[in-house]
Amino acid sequence: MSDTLDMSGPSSPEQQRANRILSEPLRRSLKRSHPCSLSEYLNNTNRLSHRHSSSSIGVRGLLHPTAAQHRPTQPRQTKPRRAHSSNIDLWDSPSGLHLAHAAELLMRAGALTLTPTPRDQGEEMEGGSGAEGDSTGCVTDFLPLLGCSWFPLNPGLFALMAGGGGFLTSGGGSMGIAGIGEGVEVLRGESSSPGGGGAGRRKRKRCGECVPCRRTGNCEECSACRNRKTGHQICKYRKCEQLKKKAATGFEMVFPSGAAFPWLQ
DNA sequence: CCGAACGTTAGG
DNA sequence: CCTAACGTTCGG
Repeated sequence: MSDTLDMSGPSSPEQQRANRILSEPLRRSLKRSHPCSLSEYLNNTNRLSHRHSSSSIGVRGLLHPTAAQHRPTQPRQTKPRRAHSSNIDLWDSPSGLHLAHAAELLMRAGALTLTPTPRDQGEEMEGGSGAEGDSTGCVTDFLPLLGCSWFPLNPGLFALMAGGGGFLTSGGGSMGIAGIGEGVEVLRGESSSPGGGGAGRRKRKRCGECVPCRRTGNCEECSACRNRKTGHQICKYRKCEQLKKKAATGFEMVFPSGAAFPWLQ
């Protein structure tokens, strides 16, 4: 009577399933961490700087993409099925697009001067390829690039870009910017416009760490499971907590001090 | 506002 | 090519 007490047991079949599912191993695909796109960015940037040895058109050309790059504000359909990978593609990446926009804004404001120095082209980013790793490394890796004379991005802009791509804030985003100014408004408007947000439409990935992500096997009973054929959705109990939140397209976080750019003060 | 359906992307 | 699943749209 008392020794085999089942501790009130799972109060519902759902909990039973949950317990069973939780004991299952993590899926292989989730164990593989999402590659840090910034490392790719750095590598690509090096390659770009070689290819576009004629300096200024490198960035300028990218800032004014071809018609194919400019996704029309049409609702749907006309979009090419798959964006083929190319060098220019990195500017269409979640972070890259913002980078391009940010750079253009700076150019318009006269803050960005495209004056590459021989040092920029000759100096390989050895440190970048060697020190890449976790997201923290990405930040430090990126600093040499920021420091180069033709791309005077400040940390604020960097965080601004990262917010759009989300690769810096994926862990819960403890840092962000609010009230940057007109520039941000422009960026926000373009990147989050429904249907037309190229970078914003890129799929996010499951964090692989939250409880739902760690589950394997579908419940086969929730609406998502039942409508798998038409719904194309993952089981409700496996839906990543991060993905449940709305994609971070804006920059809503504020520093505790309330300052938009603490580092500028 | 919520859920279903659909389009699309991404990995195998 | 196939499957899984995210993002967006639409209807209730």
